[in-house]
Amino acid sequence: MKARAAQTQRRTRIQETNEEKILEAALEIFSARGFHGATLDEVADAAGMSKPNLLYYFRTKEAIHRRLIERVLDTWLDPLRAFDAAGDPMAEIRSYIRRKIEMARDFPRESRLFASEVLQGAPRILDELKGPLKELVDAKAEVIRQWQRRGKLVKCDPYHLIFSIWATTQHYADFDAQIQAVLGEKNSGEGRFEDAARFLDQLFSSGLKAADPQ
Amino acid sequence: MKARAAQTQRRTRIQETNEEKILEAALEIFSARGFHGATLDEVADAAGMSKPNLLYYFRTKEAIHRRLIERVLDTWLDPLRAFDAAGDPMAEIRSYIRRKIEMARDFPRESRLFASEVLQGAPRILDELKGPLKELVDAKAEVIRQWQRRGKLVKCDPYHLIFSIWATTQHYADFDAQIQAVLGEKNSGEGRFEDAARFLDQLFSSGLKAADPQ
DNA sequence: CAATAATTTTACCGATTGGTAAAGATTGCA
DNA sequence: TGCAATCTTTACCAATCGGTAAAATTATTG
Repeated sequence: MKARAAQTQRRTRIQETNEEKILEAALEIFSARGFHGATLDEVADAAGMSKPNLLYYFRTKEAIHRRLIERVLDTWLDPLRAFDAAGDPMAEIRSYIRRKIEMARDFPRESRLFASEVLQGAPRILDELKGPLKELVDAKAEVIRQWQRRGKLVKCDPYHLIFSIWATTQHYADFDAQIQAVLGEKNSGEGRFEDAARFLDQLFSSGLKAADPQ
Repeated sequence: MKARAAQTQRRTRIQETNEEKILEAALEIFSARGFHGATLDEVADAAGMSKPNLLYYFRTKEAIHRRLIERVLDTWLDPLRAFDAAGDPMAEIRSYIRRKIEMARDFPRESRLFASEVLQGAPRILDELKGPLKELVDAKAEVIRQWQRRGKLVKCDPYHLIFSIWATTQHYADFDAQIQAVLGEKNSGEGRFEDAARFLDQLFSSGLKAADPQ
């Protein structure tokens, strides 16, 4: 017994709160500096503890990162899971876009952490992408195809439709520095997310409702 | 005289070819591992020279990165510069999208290098973004507004229109690992770029042609 | 062909970083 | 209360990394 921390089930309240503090700090640092750019000293400092103490809860830097990105990937896919075949296609899609924009606004660090990982070839989560993610997307693409077969949605590649929604929404978190630079200081509030939501709603609404021009 | 390498005008052919070899190698490594994740030993190795020899041509790691990203940012904006107020709005926009998709296909490393920098807050190029980039986008947004005022294009926020084009096209370079994981091995050729081009053309064509539903 | 300038190699170095050993402090519980 | 388990701190280390000094080599030029 006396198993090392984080191996057996969560035992003490100290463990739970300290692991949470570490993950919160690590999210802050990793998302801002990237995995390699972040140092454990920084993370430990942000978590309000010493580095050896941090390493008491997570044995390696990678272990922190792994736990962090697992959690992010999971919550990140919730909106897509909500995609309902029984619902109205345009309502489902518009609702999905709105949710994703809200997540970009409310959880930009999570988005950037994920983007940073994928950008470098997703070395630590490739299996997750090829497995659970692919299965979920395959299923939802089939839902979209059904809608299209029944004439309830304009025909188009369902995979690239999903990709375009991911791209346009996450862009506002991942490329925030560029967007704020271009829009200038006057737009420094959260207005850009409102404007983005309005624009994307318009683009996808009319873009997917209209008859296929091909 | 005897100025250090790369200070005065390009003198010898050796300098020119070696700097080119270094930049090519650095693009490969930096885009794959990020600035912090890349090491000078790796870059020097990929360039086929020793580290001190590499540092004879670029005094610091940052100097390499700076030169690299300056060049990328410049060529990256060429398609946007080609935006012509005199041309047909939809033709201009569709042509812009096609070019950007081609760049994502042909220059993914450049796209990723840029994305990696912006993702971390663009610490090394914020001035470039707030200056030249913003001015260019401002000018092109005004072109779009003119088209809209003359009834040649559906009304929408021109800035977010540009953002959505950047997002959807660069996504195919930056998130390639995810896209290939989702599409599976059968789609491992370059077909996904063709499919993406077709989808985006359809989305933006009908999405911008249709009457404003608001 | 000297001689001078440009390039490359060899041998290092100080700082940082992820991680460890082990003693000390605290907590939980019988 | 006392003891065992958990948690924290102090002191440290080996490896890596960006960068330098200076000698050795190659190219250029008068």
